[in-house]
Amino acid sequence: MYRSHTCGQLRAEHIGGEVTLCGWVDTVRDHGGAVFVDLRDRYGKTQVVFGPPQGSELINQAKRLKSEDVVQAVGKVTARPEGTVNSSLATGQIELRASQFQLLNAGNNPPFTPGQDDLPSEDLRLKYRFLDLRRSEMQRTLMLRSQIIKGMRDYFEEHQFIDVETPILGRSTPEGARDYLVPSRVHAGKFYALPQSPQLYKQILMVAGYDRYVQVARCFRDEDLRADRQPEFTQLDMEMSFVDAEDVIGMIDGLVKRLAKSILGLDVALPLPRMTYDEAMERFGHDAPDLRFGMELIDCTDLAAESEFRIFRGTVESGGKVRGMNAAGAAPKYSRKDIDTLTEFVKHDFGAKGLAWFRVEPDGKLWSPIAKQFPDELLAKFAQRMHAAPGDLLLFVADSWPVTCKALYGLRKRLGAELKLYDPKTMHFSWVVEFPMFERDPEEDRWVAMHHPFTAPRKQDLASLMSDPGNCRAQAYDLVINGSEAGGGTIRIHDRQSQQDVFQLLGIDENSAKERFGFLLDALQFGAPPHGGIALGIDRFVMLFAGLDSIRDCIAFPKTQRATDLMTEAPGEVESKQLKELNIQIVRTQT
RNA sequence: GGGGCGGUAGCUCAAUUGGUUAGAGUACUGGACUGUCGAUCCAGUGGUUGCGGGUUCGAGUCCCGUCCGCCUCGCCA
Repeated sequence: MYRSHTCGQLRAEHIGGEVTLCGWVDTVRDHGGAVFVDLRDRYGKTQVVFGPPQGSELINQAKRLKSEDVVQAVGKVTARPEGTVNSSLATGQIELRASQFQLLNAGNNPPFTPGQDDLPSEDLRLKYRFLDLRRSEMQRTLMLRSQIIKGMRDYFEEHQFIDVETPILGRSTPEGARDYLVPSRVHAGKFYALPQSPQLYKQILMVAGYDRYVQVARCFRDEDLRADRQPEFTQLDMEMSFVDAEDVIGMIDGLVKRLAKSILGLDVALPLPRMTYDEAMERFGHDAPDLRFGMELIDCTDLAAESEFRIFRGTVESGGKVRGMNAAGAAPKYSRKDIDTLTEFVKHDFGAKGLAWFRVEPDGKLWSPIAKQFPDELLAKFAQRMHAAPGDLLLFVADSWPVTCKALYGLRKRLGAELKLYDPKTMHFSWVVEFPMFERDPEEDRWVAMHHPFTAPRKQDLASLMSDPGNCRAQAYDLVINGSEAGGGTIRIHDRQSQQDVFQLLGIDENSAKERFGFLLDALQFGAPPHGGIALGIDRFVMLFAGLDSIRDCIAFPKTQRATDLMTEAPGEVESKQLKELNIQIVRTQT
């Protein structure tokens, strides 16, 4: 045994004991006749003292210790002299009087040290991830992640779920995100695909009678990255038989309540609030609204129709919408120039044609460069509709329905943060339900599944599935935390005919349906129970529970925005022999 | 694929709107010091300003290209 205790363990009760500690040198304070070394491991820090009455040879060696050296120190636990107790350290009551120590390995002056006050740039942190992971903040996050996953596993085990592993090497499916492909050596020219989710396998498990399945599943999607998106990520994937949406939502409600309590000490009232997709789009312009603050979107299309203002009127006449929001009290905080910046933001980022705005004057009247083009009484109606009070800033976007949604969602998110409309520490959990079954892909002019092609419509929409797919709503539910989609699931189609209908709607003809999903259609034919489930994004869960802004800080070895690993330098080239075995030839395209 | 921000000493940053020999803190090296805990004090080393080209009497600063990191739109069933 290298050590008898950890560096976070020793307390006053250990005084007098002979112990051995191992750890990294955090700081060295050399006083000539005495040397103080803070020894660190993931449990904490302990001060090790080298000095009289011990021999000077020990001190001379201790003087040579440097940051990040790995050291084993043997000695007696002693009480710190009066006045030298360090109350900011858990072990601050005691110190280790070293009688001997051994340098297990040198730190060699690394590019940065875990204790330094200014965080190094992220590329450096990723390149030397082993140093970055020594930082206490990273260690706390990874421990939190471990606790969250354990909490999830315990919960589902208590509810009779069975953990079943599903394949990583599967087959590519036509719909959805871009697949990561793995070439087959045995079958020249053929490829496996890494799973975007274990969706079909878990449905098959339901058909097989494993009526409560759970898995911590790694998933892969070859799409562009974001602060909250990685090409490989981890889902808590679950599926249940003989359930409706209420049952699945109720099961996750219980999990959320328990995790909030055990991890954050929060009491969450159940059931979690819910709203439909249509309501979320109407009130917030987005399917994962941040409910930590108000500032909801307000539709003024009818009022805009009365105005002579060309942009408003024209938008209404061409079937668009005029919607706005009231940034209460924001007028003094936003200069003309600031508003120009917001205008550029909605134009550039969301394709809006512009941003109309009014300032509410002390007398309650609306002022704006465009106010002249509105009769006073119409302005009064706008003011009333927008619940305007002096000092408020009213912002309007006149555009197509989707553009007003996107632009005002972006604006609301931005202003919510800028105006500090919420405490970043608060947590808000809710559900968005009844998503559309399909949306129109304008490029290919066809229907695509909003969630996935195995989603069941609401019972009342079953009859109009083929005749009016655009208005069908799904038995779908997304868990939203602080404006982030933290998970999503559906009740699945469990009869073959409905599944074939949906495939047909999506333009998957009978032959290719049989070729790609024949096993599913078979399974649905031979005794499939009603079933449904959900997948929670574990990385995002950790990010939100830890109050972090980047998913990369919740993953031990994350990828950069260009999907590379700066430490291993993956992806890398392979030897031509490997390519030959796989029957693969690299085509170098010149630009 | 589009837009934006950034890259200067090992690290974190500064450098007067193009002007002398590119600075500071920290780390590092040497020295002093028996109670510090971000120890302190003294001295010192350390630079291809990401890379390539251009404009200019003169470029860290301006222009073009390129690489890398981050944010974002598109994309992400």
